[in-house]
Amino acid sequence: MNYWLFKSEPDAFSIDDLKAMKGKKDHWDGIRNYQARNLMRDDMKKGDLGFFYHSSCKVPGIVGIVEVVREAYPDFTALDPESKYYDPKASEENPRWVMVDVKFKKKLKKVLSLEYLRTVDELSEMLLLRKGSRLSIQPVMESQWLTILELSAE
DNA sequence: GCCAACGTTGGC
DNA sequence: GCCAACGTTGGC
Repeated sequence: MNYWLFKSEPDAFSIDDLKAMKGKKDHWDGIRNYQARNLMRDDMKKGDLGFFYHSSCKVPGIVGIVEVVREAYPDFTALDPESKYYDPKASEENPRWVMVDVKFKKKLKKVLSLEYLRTVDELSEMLLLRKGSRLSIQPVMESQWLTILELSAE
């Protein structure tokens, strides 16, 4: 069982958009970074849980929890010339990019903002909080996961 | 909108 | 395989 953090720009896709799908699975497409791809392809398992993080917005932070319901498979948006995620180097034989399916688990009662998370001692090692950290799929340590769950319950 | 920090591309 | 140039991310 692994824990993750999924970044999304709420203007493009927010926790409310996922919630509105009422538990229906959604594919997490558009990941175009090798490190993030490899994490999804190699380490992300069905049943894993992840934080839903809002980036590039007024109050960046953790806003909810999702569950991985399908392991990595080819990201078909890479093959679609109409898609903004189209990659001419991807093909049926060599899809290059993968995606997973997730479903909505819960929305936190309050946003755990990036600003706030930075003040929590137990999270000082968290990848998200490192300078220059841009990875859109991040592994989260179990201790960090539990700490954040506790903070979200307060 | 700025810009630091990364990641990727492509010429050599 | 190096590295300059370019593109992107994402906080502020």
